Amino acid sequence: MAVGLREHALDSSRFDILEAAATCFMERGYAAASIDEVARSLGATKGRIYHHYPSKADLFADVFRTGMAMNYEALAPVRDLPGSALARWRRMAFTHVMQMILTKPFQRAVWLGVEMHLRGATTPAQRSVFNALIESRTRYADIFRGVMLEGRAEGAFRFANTSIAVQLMFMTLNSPIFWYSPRSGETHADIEALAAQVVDFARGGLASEGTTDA
Amino acid sequence: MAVGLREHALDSSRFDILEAAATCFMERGYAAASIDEVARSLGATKGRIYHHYPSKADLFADVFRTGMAMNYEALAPVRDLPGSALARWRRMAFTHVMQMILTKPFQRAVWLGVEMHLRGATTPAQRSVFNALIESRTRYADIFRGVMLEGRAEGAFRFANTSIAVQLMFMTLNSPIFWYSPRSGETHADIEALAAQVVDFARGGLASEGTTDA
DNA sequence: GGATGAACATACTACTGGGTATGTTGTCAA
DNA sequence: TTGACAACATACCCAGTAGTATGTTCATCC
Repeated sequence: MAVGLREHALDSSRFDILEAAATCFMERGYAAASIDEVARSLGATKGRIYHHYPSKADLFADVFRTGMAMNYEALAPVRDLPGSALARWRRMAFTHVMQMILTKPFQRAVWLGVEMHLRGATTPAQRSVFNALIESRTRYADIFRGVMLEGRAEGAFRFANTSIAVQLMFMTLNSPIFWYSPRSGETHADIEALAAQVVDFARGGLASEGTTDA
Repeated sequence: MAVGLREHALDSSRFDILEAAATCFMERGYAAASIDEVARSLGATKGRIYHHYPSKADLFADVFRTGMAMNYEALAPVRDLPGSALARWRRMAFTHVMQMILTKPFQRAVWLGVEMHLRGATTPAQRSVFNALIESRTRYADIFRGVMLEGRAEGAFRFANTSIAVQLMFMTLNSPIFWYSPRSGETHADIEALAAQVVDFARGGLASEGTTDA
């Protein structure tokens, strides 16, 4: 999509594989998605994929990496704009949600990767590669964490436990990767309205005071 | 746990299988979890499982069904108590979150089942069984939907699109099945405090007005 | 224009895992 | 006591799949 992605998706053939793989991983999950199926969806055979990737795990890792690269690229233009912490958070959150919707297959792969890492479903050899990807994702989350803390200092947010708040916020912002599916005749404005409602929910969640009323 | 579950988990041997299966499905996902592994974690072999269940899909369906049965049972005592819609919603949501935490393996299986259904990863034969389970889960969600609409009429909630609001709320309330893990020395009060923060986040999300400020 | 290598396809191996067929053990009723 | 059946264990079959080894084609460069 942008030039920066060429760093990992050197040629278009590799990127076609990445897109097909992301879709298959999304539709079947990591274990059930087969290399043959990815190849079939490309009108090709395994040979093509194993020519570019040494293993299924490496292919998946590249999908993960590409997904995170897309997120960083999308966030870059908005993360250091001026304004209140709340205004900055809102722009970042909106950008993130739009990213979840527009690159859903890749983001589902990122989700799968985090899940796999949490349950330790990786071989020791792949562990180091995975750790770097997870760390990339953690740093991305920390960007939001910083703005959230500023927002709390400003009085815009009122969450108690920061780690839980980060979890809940990303759970909300990421949720379209599970329930969003494009409608026929849907305009870009429709998608933006949808993303806005998601952002509003997350904002209300972060701003909610504790249980003080009945 | 309660007598009502005996309807589906007739004897303790079956329930042991269910618990082991739920844990394996949680740790590996549906496809990667093997019947042999479930049996191994019980100190048994496949024979025991295939004596009670005709197929892997049927075993999974029973885990799903048991998880939903647990949810209905937990919700029953609190769903028709008096009070404002907000107060009733809060009790229901809190109960739900506690349920997610305390029966996590089963709830992860329910999540997996919904995901599999959404991407159509079921054979036509299993489809009818699955449809009944999904419908059970939809009716459960509709209980919450009703209280949410009452709460909006009362002015406690301000969400725009109801379906999206239900999605976002359940995403928040269910999220502990992904990030919660018991700490050593954790008390029941600790868990309740954690659940309370989740409920507060969801409440704030449902109460958040739209983007009217900068 | 021939060699070389990238970019695949084809054919094959090894292994895992769902499912089945059959054997074994304990229990309980007649 | 014995037959019958539940509750498993054991042994086996077979389809699917990750990975490999090798063949084929086409462009490019000397």
